[in-house]
Amino acid sequence: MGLVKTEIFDELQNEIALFAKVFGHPARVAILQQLFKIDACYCGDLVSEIGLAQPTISQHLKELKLLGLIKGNVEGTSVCYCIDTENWTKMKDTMWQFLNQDISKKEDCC
Amino acid sequence: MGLVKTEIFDELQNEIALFAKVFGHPARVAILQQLFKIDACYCGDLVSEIGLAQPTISQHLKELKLLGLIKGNVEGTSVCYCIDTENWTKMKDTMWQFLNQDISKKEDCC
DNA sequence: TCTATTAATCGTAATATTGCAATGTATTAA
DNA sequence: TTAATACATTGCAATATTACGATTAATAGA
Repeated sequence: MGLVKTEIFDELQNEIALFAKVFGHPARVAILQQLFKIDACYCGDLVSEIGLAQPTISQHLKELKLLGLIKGNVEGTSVCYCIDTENWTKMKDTMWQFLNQDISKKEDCC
Repeated sequence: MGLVKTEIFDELQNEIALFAKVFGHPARVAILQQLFKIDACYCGDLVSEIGLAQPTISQHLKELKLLGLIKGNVEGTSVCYCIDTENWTKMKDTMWQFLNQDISKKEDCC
């Protein structure tokens, strides 16, 4: 095993889990915070800002890019990364619907 | 390796990652949705609702409980689970601050 | 062209996660 | 007391993730 049974869950459940999983590592959280803080960010800046090796950062960037949350643009020998605002907003809506399920009518029943 | 370097990140980054990680599996998403949908939920109901074995569901419930997001109460031979509304609200605030970082002033720079 | 710079990719070791059969534990009912 | 029920725990196999050294690829400048 060690293999998620994706097929028994619906699309939304899998989508939420995929987004959440990418936020489930502090390095990726840190990368995203940095991309929000400064407008454009070079891969090398992230390597020195966060204390992980370059291949490791590169790998985390790849996962964020795969989900469409960031974009990368080659500028000479560097690569400039930034938030993909459109996709970020879509993701935010999905996650918010999950996080903000109506809690008001609930008592702590147990 | 295979070991997250927690110590190089700050408390907030690690906290966000921990919450996100628990949402990073569709079974846990499904469990939480179910707990929101019906007010009280017995472990056995979750096992039949979601299609995973009882020990597997039990394990996922344990992780949610460890983070304080759900509570479990023994009732006879059953255990009734529900959302811990207070902790859920706190978690929601933390995650929202991360998801809702100001995007308005950003152009897609790259 | 040659060299330096930057970042992606490959390969791999260490560790974590997922899922479940088997078993243990606690409670209820007979 | 015994049997049944509902869950938790244990142990383990399969797979995934994390991290990084070594290498490769692409571009810029001399």
